[in-house]
Amino acid sequence: MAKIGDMTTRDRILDAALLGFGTRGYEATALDTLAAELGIRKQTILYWFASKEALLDAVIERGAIELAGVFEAALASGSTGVDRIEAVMRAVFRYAVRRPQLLGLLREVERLGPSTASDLSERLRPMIERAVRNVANLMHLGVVRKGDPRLMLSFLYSTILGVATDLQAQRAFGVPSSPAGLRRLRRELFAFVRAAVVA
Amino acid sequence: MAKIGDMTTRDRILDAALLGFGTRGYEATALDTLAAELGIRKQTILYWFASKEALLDAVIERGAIELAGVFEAALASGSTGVDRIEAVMRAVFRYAVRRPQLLGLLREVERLGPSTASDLSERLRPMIERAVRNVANLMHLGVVRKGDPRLMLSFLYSTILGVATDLQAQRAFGVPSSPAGLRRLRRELFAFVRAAVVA
DNA sequence: CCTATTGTCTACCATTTGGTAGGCAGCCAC
DNA sequence: GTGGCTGCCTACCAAATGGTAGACAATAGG
Repeated sequence: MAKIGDMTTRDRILDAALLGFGTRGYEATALDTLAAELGIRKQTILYWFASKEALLDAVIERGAIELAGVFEAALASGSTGVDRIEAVMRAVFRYAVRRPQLLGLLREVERLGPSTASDLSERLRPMIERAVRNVANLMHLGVVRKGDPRLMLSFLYSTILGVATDLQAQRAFGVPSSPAGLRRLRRELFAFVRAAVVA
Repeated sequence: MAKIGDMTTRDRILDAALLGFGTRGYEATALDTLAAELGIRKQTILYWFASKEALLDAVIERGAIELAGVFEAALASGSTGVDRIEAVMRAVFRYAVRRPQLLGLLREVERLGPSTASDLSERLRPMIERAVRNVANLMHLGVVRKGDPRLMLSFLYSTILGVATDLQAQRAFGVPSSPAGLRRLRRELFAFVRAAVVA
């Protein structure tokens, strides 16, 4: 596995594919374009990944692992109650700012639907189920507004993913995001979410 | 303008294009596929619309007008305060349930970016500015939680668009949405939003 | 009845795209 | 050094895609 600039060709392809699929979309990203961006030939991509769909699967695979890691780390911080929810969102937000592509890919995969071989939602199910139990418990304790925990999580997911996607879109189209603006966005987003969630 | 089954060919094309672009995506929807779905030839589409992009523009144009109408009608109902916000969301929700494709298109256009000739966000700007002034006023009156009205609207937009997209995706992939489930979804969504918004 | 217009179709075309076949340089084990 | 393996490349290809050119039937107007 040759290294170029201290990074595997395979990983460089995965990075470019993540960016391309996440921002331009799967169908709109040609293997030739990806290769050109990397300064290699398309056939090199097809050497590392059997097909375009296999490449997508690999990108999703790596993304899922990375995202799961972010979640785990946030949960390990040991906060409780609503702070626990916020800790997770804070982690996701920080991650979204640093690597907006993955959130874009999440949305893209959502659109492509379950036809994708490596079904992302299936891979994330354990995480989701855990979160549902967590939220249900918080509702029971009277810390979180009562309701269907699954729906509440879905709303939280939509909100934060929407914001992240917006961020990514603006960035992709050249609108700069100043640190101050970002801080403000984060502050208001968390206030919004907290108000929506607390009992 | 010939009519087939009491509907213009042009309008039938627009409908099919809306559905296709909104669910499968712009690039992933071939003119041939669209034509096949309509039982016509691709050239008939190109007779009514100069190019694929012109077709997209027309779909957006019609969608923007329709959406603006929904907003206007909701605002004309004459409610005030937070109820006014909820009235708009209720109207959008009802619309999203009846025609989920348009919301899907909204997201798709968002992804395609401002490169699209007929810039949707530009066409909706008056509506947005009006909403911003409205929310700012409600904040000033102490009815709505204080903050940046633009950001709050952006969060609301993300949440409801996310939910609508989810709905559309599930429907597109065959998951039925029972009336009871929909009512529950609506109830909880509005509770969520209301909690997030009220001061 | 003729002519012009309208709406749709058949016949092509150039380009793009994902993918196959196979060559070739470098490196490593022996 | 030589045989095989690894990583990347050149040369193609078949299918799909957006689009052009132009034929043809129906309809409407005078």
